Amino acid sequence: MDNQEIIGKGTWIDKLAFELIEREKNLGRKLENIRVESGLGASGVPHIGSLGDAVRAYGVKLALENFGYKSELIAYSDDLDGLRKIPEGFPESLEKHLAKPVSLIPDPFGCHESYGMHMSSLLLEGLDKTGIKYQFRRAIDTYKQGLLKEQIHTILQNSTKIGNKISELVGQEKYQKFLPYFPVCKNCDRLYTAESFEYIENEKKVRYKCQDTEIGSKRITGCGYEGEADIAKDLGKLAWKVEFAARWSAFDIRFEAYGKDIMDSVKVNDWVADEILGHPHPHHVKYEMFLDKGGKKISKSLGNVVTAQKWLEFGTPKSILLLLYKRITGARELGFEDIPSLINEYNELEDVYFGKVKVDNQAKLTKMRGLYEYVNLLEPPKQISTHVNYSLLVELCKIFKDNRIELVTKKLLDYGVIKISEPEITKLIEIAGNFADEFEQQEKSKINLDQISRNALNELSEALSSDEELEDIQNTIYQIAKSHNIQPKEFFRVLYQIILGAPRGPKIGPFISDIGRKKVAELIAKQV
RNA sequence: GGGUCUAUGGCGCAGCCAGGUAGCGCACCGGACUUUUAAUCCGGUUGUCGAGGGUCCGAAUCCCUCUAGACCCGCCA
Repeated sequence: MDNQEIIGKGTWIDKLAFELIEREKNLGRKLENIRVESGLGASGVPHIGSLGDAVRAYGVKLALENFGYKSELIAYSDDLDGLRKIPEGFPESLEKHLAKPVSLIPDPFGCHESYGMHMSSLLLEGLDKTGIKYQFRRAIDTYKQGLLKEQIHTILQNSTKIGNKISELVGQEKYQKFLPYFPVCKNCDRLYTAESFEYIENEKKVRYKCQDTEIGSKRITGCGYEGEADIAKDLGKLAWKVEFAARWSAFDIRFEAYGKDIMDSVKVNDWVADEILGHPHPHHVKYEMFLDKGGKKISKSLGNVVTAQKWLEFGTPKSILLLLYKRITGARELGFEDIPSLINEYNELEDVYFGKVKVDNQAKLTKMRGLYEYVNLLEPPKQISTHVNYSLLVELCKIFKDNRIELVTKKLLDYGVIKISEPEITKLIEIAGNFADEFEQQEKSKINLDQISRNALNELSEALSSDEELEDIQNTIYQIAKSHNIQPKEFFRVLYQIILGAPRGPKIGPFISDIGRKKVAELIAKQV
């Protein structure tokens, strides 16, 4: 390993960017502006995996820039795709829009110009909040402006060859029969139902017929319309098996990551780009899908969606970036419960970066520092920040529900974890609080009180609510238990049940004075 | 049928993609502290890294074969 040279900042991102440049040099292409692309689905609720595609592409862009090249990220919304399924929690009224391009469907929530823009915006919001910069492009504009018309023309001219190749490469025979182009039916606005069967080369028009088709298990009825569509002027789109290739060629894309679910599609597109369009396909990296904790693929319809929005309620933007940049290979089961360890891991990286923690292995040190820099989008802070263990915050937030920020801050000061209250810490307390509220298991066992306990509790309640200063609450509790002949252990347990709803808790004396003696007195009185 | 990933102490996982003394959390054991709950702190135990072969001075890590599980594709996008 000693003779191994470290590339860039030592992460997989650098390695990838390095390979990309080597490849481009071999191809002899110009490198004045290296475009990387990320496709944004616009038909379903965007989850963290969709975000990952763009975030990682942006990482590659940063690595390229770090190597001294100019680069930009194109975020391309597939908003001419047809709606295939109504996502969980969306109104049934969408039924009548099935198979229509998502950018032609009204936003069911009324906040965006279309269904497609609603979905895209959710993803873009995630990107904005994590600090990812991009150039936004939409399929509908791309097609309307005829940006792909040359490529579409070439593809349709070669449709027989392509159809055969698709069959050979991935076993799909559909395109031996139909053209890989879906017009939007002039009569009913539907995509997919309009099957095109003939290309009139000199007019650049496809002839199609709108007929019944099956999407998933659903049958979509076509309207029977038969007509022609101008590939440069009328609305329509290429089939996915060839569309990437057209885009890569038209936009001169040099890098695009992809999830393993569209591996076949990429295989075909690479061939089309290379052999039909004469644009060597972009450099790729394949990533695994995120799975939920049960090992199921994250699916919008199952409602186990981990969205950026939801994540940011509980975690920092950096925790998302760390998740996505720390590695790319490997299937990963993902859930919100990973947030605490990611936040702590970020702090560890920061300690290493600022030399607070020593790492002996030089390659590892470089890699960790590099990862830290990428998580900060190559603009790392100048100074180390105050670290508070996230799990500790969550525990404290479970305990303090009222005046949370104030009380938790006070505790942190007591513990000596922080020296002064900072806005960043306050923000952390907020999200840790959200986390605590959302995921606290209610292990509220029933509190069965016998008469002896009641008497003891009454005495305690009175003692706490009196204005007299109690010298030592801890001691008082102990004394009361003893005088009523109750096992202290048992008495403490009952008190924790009443105050926290849990069988255990922090040392109870200081805890009661933190919450407020009178408040605890009331709580106890209510129980008795 | 095609493809990808995963397999590491009792449990959950990191380390693998750029080979260099196997690590973390939980659990467990011991100690400290607290007037005897709890919490906290300190210390400790736990492994033929799924099996087999290969490369190498050296393999959890790279290569090949196998086993088991998961997922994706074989509709469509």
